[in-house]
Amino acid sequence: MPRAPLYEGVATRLREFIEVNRLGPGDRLPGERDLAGQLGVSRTSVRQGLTILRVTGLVDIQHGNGIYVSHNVGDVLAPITAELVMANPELPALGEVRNALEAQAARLAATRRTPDDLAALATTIVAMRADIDAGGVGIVADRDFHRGIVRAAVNELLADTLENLSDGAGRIAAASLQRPGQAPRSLADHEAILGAIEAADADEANRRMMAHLERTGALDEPS
Amino acid sequence: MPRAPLYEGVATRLREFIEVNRLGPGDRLPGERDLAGQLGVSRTSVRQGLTILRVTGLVDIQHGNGIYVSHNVGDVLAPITAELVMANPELPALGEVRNALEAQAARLAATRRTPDDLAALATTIVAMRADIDAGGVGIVADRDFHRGIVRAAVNELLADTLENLSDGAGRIAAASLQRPGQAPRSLADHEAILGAIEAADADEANRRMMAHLERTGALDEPS
DNA sequence: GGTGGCCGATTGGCTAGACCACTAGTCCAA
DNA sequence: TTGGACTAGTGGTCTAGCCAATCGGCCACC
Repeated sequence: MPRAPLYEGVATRLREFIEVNRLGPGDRLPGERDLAGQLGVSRTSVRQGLTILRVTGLVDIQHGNGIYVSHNVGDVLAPITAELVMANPELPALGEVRNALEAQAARLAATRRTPDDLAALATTIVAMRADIDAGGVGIVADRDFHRGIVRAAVNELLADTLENLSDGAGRIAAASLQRPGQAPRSLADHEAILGAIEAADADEANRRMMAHLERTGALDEPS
Repeated sequence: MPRAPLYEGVATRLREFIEVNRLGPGDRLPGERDLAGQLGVSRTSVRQGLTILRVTGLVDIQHGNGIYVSHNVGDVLAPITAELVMANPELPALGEVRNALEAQAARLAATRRTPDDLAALATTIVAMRADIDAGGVGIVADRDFHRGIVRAAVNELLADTLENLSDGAGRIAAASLQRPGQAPRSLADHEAILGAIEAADADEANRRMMAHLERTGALDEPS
C-alpha cells in the first residue's frame, strides 16, 4: 500500500483546523510560518497543502496580507469545470450533464420566477424575433434567454457550474442556429418554454427545455 | 492590477506543454528538475504548479517513478465534488443539482438500458419488498436501485459526479425511509420508474424520478 | 538456462534557511 | 488634515541538500 504524501495530510489537517475552530468566510488563518510550527512540518509542505485548498476554492491566499477562508461555494467548482470543458468541449458526456442542469434550471424557474424574470425572458424572445426578421439568427438573444432561465432558478451553485460548462457549449449553440430553418424553430421552443414557466408548470418547463436542448445539440445526427 | 503568482504561470505552461506535445493518458512528462530547467524557474515553483495539475486531476505523480498524464476525465471532478459535499452536505442548492443529474440518469437509462440492467433493477425491487415485509425499510435495496439507474445511463462523468454528491445525500435517503409509510411509497416509486425505463419512455422516467426525489428529499417540509 | 536477490541510478518528497515582493498600518512632516 | 516615507508582517521564490520509493540491470546461485 502506498503511503499518502505529507502535503495531503497537511491539507486534511488544515480543513479540520478550519472546521474545529468554526472558521467562516472571511476569517483569517495563521501565517504559513505559524502553521508549519504547529503542524510540525516545513513551510514548503504547508504551502503545498495550502495550494490544494486554494485550488479547491476553500481558502483565498493574499500576497503580503494573509490567508482567508473563501466566500462562495460556487467558486469551488468553477475553475475546475472550466478546466474540464477547456480540455474537451465536445465530450458527449459533458453535454448530457449540461442538459440535465439546464433542464433543472427551467424546472426551478417555473416555480421561482418573479415578474421581472418573466419580463426579461419575454424581451429576449422579442429581440430574437426581430433579429431573425432582420436576417440574423439571434445568437445573442438565444444566449440571453438561456441565461435568464438560469437566473430565475435562483441557485448559485447551479448557475456557476452551468456558466463554466457553457463556455464550450456556446459555439455549439451558435453552430446549431446557423442550420437552415433552425432559428425560427428555436424561437418557437423558447416561446413554449416561457409559456410553461409563466404557467408555473415545472414538469412541462423541464420537458420542453430538455427537448429543445436535445434538438439543438444533436449536431452530428445524420439528417 | 495584481500580478499572477509564478506557480500559476507554471501550471498554465505545463498544460500548454501537454497540449502542444500531444500528450495523452499514460504519457510521461519530464522530471521536476528537467522542467525547472526548461521553464527557467526553481524546482519549488515547478512542484507547486504540478500540485495544481494534480488536484485538477490532469496529471498523476508517482513517487520514485515519474509524472504521467492522467486517464479518466471523471477523476477531475470527483475529489472536488467530494470536498464540496463534505463541507456542507445539506446545502439545498446541492440537492437540486443532484436531483437534476439523477433524473437525467433515469432519462438516459430509458434509452440505453440493457436486459442485464433491467434484471438488476428488478432484483433491487424484489429485495426491497422482501426487506419491507420483514419489517425493514430497504435502505440497501434503495441505494442499489439508484446506483443501477446510474450504471444503466452509461455516462462516466455523470456517474462519478453523482457518486460523490451522494456521499452526503446517503443519510438523507436513509432518514427519509424511516418516516412512517415512506418505504412502501418509495418502493412504488421505484416500480413506476422501472416501468418507464422498460418502456423506453425517457420523458416519463425523468419525470417520475424527479417526483420521487422531490418527495423523499423534502425532509424539512412542515408535514 | 532460469531465478532470485542485491545494488545503484533516477525520480519525487521533504527540510532548512535566506531573500524578495507586496500589504497595511504607523508616524511624521508639510 | 493630509500626504508620503517607513516598517513590521506576510506570502512568493530560490538554493542546496538529503531522504525515500521505484525500476532496471547485474550477478550469484540453483
